[in-house]
Amino acid sequence: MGRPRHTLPMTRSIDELLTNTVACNTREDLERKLKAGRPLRVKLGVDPSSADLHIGHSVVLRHMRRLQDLGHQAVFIIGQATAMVGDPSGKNAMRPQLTREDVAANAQTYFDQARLILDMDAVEVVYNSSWFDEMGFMDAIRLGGLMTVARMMERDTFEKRYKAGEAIGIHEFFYPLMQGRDSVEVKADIELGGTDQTFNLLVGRDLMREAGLEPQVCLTLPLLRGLDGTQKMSKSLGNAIGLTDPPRDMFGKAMSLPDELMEEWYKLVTDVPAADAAAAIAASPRDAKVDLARRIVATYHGDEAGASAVEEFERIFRQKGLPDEIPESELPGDMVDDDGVWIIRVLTHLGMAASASAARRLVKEGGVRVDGERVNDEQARVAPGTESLVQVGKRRFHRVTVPAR
RNA sequence: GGGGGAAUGCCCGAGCGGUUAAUGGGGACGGGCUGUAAACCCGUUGGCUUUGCCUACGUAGGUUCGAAUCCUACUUCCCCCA
Repeated sequence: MGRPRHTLPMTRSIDELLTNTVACNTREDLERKLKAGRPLRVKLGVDPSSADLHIGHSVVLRHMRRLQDLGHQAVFIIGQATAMVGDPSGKNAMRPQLTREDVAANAQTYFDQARLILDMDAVEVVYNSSWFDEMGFMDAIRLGGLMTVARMMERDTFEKRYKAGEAIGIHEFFYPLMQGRDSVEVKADIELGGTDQTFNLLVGRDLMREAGLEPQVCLTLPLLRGLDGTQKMSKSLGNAIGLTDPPRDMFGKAMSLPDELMEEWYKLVTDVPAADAAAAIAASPRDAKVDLARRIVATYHGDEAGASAVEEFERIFRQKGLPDEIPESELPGDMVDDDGVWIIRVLTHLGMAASASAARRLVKEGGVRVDGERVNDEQARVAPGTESLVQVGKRRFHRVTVPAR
């Protein structure tokens, strides 16, 4: 990670700064700031209420890395204060205030993951509670006076929710204002965010101007669509690849990506030039996806892990072989009687089925194998004094020892 | 302050006194097929050692032979008027 810093001219190419960006407000401002020749302060807000990063987050982080490599200063705002409001772009209830300890712990987890992409040692970290805690009610009123309802309602999520008859809390109006205030406090030159942040970022420009500062440049990046192929990647939607997912999972999930998204993913999560990616996809969609998946694993787990993930995947799915690591466990003796253990019990005990009913269904559907043999009888038992390989579906394996009586 | 609506299974959403664990999507899971955990096709999707039993339609009661469906109260949410 420790690349030499300040070796590239900060002004090298404005186009490089704009790689993958959807919008830049405004290009003129950006050019002017670059001309000054000083490192620019690049702000990124961190939501400390959840700390699990996925490769959707990596789009913005990768961009931050590019800016770091050009010699600019990354500034992370830990949104301790904003976390209690909750970004209106998501779900909307008032969230409980996180304790200082929670926030610190989540921030640390965030950094540990962001380190996979960024040079974290060179990042300036600021908690926005350090100024919001000092603000009184009157200050908040004054802040509120800088915005109008009409402008606030321009924001499409508010507009949609309002028209749909959904509740909008007054406090939610403060979220963009608070985020904008952060920009004033840290004197941001650039703020990065996904396209869903556009409104919030622009409020920062207004508030900076209001405070007599040069407005920040807002760079928005595309939202990576998740594994379902439609919605933006998000952990709660279950369509995400986590930065800390184990290699096998990362690879498999990437392989389940709909073909149509390959080009987009190549562009946003790898460094492969667009033309090369397009050519590879055209030549062989399957090979291109294997390559994409391998690159993703390699980015977070190293080249070796990438290579072995490919190998393992081929083995399991093309040759119907076994994975490298299979969890093993031994059933407690009191589960065993003379005939062994009922297969349904085995499955639920190992967590391979959510309930006995679910286990029965799996058997009925032909999804259960013991030592490679399909189990068709719901009453089947696993004999005592044996070690068996239990398999559910194509990719869940467990080696289980049934003790003798 | 007044008036009107709504709360259903993981999610969305039908049902509006009487087959029925409750139509239909989505998701998830299983099977088939394959170029992959893509696409496509088929199936499953409350619990329980399951020819049956139990628990379910915001909460608590009530009416009824019988309620998710009717009544009352409560809770939460939304809309309109002021």
